Amino acid sequence: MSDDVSAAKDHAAGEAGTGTLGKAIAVLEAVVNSDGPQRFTDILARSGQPRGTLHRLLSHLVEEDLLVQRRDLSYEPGLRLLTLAYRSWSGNRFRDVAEPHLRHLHELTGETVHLGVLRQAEIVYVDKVESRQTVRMSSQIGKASPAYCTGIGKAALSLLGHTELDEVLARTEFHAFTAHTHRSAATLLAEIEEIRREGHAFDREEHEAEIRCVAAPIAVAGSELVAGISVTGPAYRVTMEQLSAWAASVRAVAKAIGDEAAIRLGPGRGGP
Amino acid sequence: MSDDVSAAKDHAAGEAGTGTLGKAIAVLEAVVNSDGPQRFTDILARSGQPRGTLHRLLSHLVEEDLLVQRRDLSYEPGLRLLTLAYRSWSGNRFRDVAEPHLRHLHELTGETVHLGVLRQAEIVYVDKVESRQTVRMSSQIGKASPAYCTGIGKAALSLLGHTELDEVLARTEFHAFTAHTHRSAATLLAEIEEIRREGHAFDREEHEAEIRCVAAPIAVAGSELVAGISVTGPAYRVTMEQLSAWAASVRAVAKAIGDEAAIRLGPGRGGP
DNA sequence: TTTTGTGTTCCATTATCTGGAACTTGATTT
DNA sequence: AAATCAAGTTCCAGATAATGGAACACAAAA
Repeated sequence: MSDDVSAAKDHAAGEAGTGTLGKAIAVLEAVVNSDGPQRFTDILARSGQPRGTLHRLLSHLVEEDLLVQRRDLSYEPGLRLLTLAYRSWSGNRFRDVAEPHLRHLHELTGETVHLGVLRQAEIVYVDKVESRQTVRMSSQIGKASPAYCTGIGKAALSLLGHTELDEVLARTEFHAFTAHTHRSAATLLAEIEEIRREGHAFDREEHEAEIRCVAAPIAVAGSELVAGISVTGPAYRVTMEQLSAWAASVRAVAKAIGDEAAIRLGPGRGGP
Repeated sequence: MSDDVSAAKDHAAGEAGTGTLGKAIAVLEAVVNSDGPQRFTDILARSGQPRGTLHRLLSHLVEEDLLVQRRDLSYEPGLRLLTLAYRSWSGNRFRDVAEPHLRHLHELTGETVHLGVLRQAEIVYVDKVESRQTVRMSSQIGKASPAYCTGIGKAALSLLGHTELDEVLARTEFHAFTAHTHRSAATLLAEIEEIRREGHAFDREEHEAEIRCVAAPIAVAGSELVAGISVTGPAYRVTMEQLSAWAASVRAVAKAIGDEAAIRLGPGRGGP
């Protein structure tokens, strides 16, 4: 499992995957990633599967309650997905190790703290401790954001070796979310160099306007898990100076999580 | 789709499901529902699949990143499940309609408010607005609890017709979580009668000791969706009198959600 | 009535899954 | 060192389930 070159294949939408299961999951994802209920024809176009095949695939997904068919025949995500995810989230040992540390960091800063894990070229948020002052939507746990424009993402990338980093960059499309988003690998690589030296990364409103954060990478000894934590706040309340002042604490907490995880997670994979 | 008698088959652990996909999901669920990383042999015993078959099934699940294989060869849930669930949660229109109402109810009571949807004989929590005073673990979104011993569950059951209710009861195993948990269908049915008259249900420390709630069912016109909301609090802080005082508000908010959902969700299924 | 658009069903073909058995690999014991 | 055991992996002929083009129903629009 040292060379996942071949395993790290495509997950792009509409692409068929591993035999039958892959096709089914690709269809499921197509429905889940749309915003409304999807009619048969919509999915037919999006998935590229032949009619007969798609129809059977959908019936199976409905039978498994991964999808639900409404009375108007359109398809929506079913509840089973949520239940599966809840179980896998609440049984996640890495998250469990990190949680008290996240709380501590939250106490210290008063702002929202995130825990994210690198997956391909994306950061998946795995836990979150809300800002006291926030009134906004709850948990974005499970949300995936591009690594190149998020604090945790860039911090995580700074841990990668040459080959792995190149692979990520090859998959990255530099979409300009804001005026400050990196537009090319060149500037990103320069910043990653700096992050390696400093031990922490900033998000200077690169993913969302008016949102900043400081992040630090988490390395778990004896595991190929790459993760990170961040302290996030709105630009009007959190200055860059403030973030810099927090950086040392963020680094310290990240290290503490990594150390504890190395012990408690055993020598397995330390998996997400 | 009026008679889901045949569709409402087994989801029990270890049971194979629909052809290939069903088997794969059954194996996935077996791993997800265990607490630690599972070795091949563990899963072999739990799933009842033959060695060769199971091995291929697991490889496929790993290739799809629904599972991850650690260095010590054991299997854990992969991140893809979390991402899929996030997307399906954040795109859930019913939840979206309900959210502001939940907030309102939370403002009113100061205690935790839940939104749950009935699925088979269980309530799946779909949203939650935290108590101001809580310091406990965040979102149990996606958690499934038995219907017969939760406020929302009993409220939801009170909306069902004879046949449907009987089906649920047939699937229900009356486990005594606390001293107050219903121990048989008889007492439960009696209470459901009362809930039908009153329009709201209580959880008198039936699922968890020291935890009480008031709940009201949500019916969405033109949809077979059955759901409910509740206000929950610790027994030391929330008396039964207090809950009774809140009941009218809970009913009102439930009605408001149902009405708005009927309009905004269209005549489809009003999906989960 | 004809036409167009959707969703569903059929069924011969074939690819994929099936699963018992043989084969590694590594640790533990004799 | 050899033997034993346990855990995981691979193999392959046979059975099964997936495939997908085409025909079919049904409704709404022309």
